[in-house]
Amino acid sequence: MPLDLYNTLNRRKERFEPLSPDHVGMYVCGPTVYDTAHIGNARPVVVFDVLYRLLKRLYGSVTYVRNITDVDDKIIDRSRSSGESIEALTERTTRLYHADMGALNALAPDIEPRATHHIAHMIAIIQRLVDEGHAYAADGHVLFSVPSMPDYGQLSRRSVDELLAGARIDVAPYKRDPQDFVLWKPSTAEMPGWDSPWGRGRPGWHIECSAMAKEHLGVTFDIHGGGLDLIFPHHENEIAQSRCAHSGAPLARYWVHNGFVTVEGEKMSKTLGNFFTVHDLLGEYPGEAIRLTLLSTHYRQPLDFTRDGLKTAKGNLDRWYQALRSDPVPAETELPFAVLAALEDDLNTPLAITHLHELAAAVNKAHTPEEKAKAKGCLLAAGRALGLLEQEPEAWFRWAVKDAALLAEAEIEQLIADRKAARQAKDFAEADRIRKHLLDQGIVLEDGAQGTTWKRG
RNA sequence: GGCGCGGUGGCAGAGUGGUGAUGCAGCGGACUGCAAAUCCGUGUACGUGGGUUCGAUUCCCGCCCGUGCCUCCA
Repeated sequence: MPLDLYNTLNRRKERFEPLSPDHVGMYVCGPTVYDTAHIGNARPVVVFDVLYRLLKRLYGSVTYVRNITDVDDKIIDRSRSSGESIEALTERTTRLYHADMGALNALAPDIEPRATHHIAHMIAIIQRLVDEGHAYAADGHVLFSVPSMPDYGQLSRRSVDELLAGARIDVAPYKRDPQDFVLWKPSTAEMPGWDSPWGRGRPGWHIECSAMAKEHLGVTFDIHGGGLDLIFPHHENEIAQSRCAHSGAPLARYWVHNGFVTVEGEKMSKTLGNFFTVHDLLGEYPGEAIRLTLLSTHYRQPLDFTRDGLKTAKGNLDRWYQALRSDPVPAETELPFAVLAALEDDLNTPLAITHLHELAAAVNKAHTPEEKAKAKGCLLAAGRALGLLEQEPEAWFRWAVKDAALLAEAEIEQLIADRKAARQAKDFAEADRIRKHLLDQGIVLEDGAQGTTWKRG
């Protein structure tokens, strides 16, 4: 079962071959915990969750590492402006992040290292870089010397000259070269800081990932993922640090990047007021609908996140759960080949989703109970491969918008019974009145061969 | 200025050198007391100008339009 992945390093789809035939190591850049996760933060989480599930299926053993950046100037700034302590802020934000991503059915990574727990490892790498002549101390900072690495810029395909031509760099006076970037910077007394050979300070952004990846996955590992925007400078600098500290050994063999998210055609921004947080969206739509929306576009394509898209995704899930509803109870079967093939082709989730539609149609068209059960099992397996259809169908149809005034289920059942009696007495006006009454409260009735079922619209 | 990505039917969104996915929306039909759900049928597409080819939406070149990154934004 070959897996092909688009490797940013070579800008083409490549056959994936792990370093070890029965184990895969994957590192994905995680959140800086200073604010609530927005829909753009959720895309890589969901995309790499699908990849994680697929890798586990194909190789059995996977070590998935996703870090928590809990030391950063944005955190310091936020703490200062809000008055909340850094520790409380990062703890609270991390908890919320876990809850939000869990609601999107994202599995927890195997290891979730925190930057503040790896300061010693960062210092060790920096020391090594200084010793090897790839970094230098200046004015309380330690900087990586970009000119010391002849093939710097391979991932982002930028030459040193091009970078200089960009010329939007605000050159700090202590830099030997404008491209040099910070590995360590000094902290004032009230800032978080750690003792180091260069004085009390804190790490630069890029070094965190180098240290945590090395610690948990080794010098060279299989897959490194993240958002497209991280290619430069973050991943480029990560590669520079790690390779120069490890005698030139490659960092990751496959670099996988997801595309950006826009909202209703606009780039997300707080001034435009189109900043959707996952937490808020979860009050309006089930997590699986948000997840499906994120998977409905290929991961490398730009994704325009819209309310219409959410509505469509919710409708698709209604259709699939409807197919799974009622007897016979589905039992997950083997993953249908077409779905597996779609996922193995560079994670073609939109194509996999079309197969889910076909599988749902097969359930509805099945003639015998045996056929139906088998078809349901296939649909379920296909959904689960995408991290969808993980709920009981009845629970899905009872989901309600947050804070809605809900009609009690017992009351709904009573009204359905009343309507049944009216229908049996051929009092259709009364039956329709009850149905309308329920519809006005968001309850949709469906009269089937096995009786009347209801769902929240 | 540099590096990069994309333009597919009313909408969303795959894919392919030659039988025009899939879903939503629309239309017609079956089923239903009427609906809903489901099933059956149905129309509309590949930014633009060249080139390669027996044949291009698919490969190559130009152009137009949109868009991302260029030191800490996923």
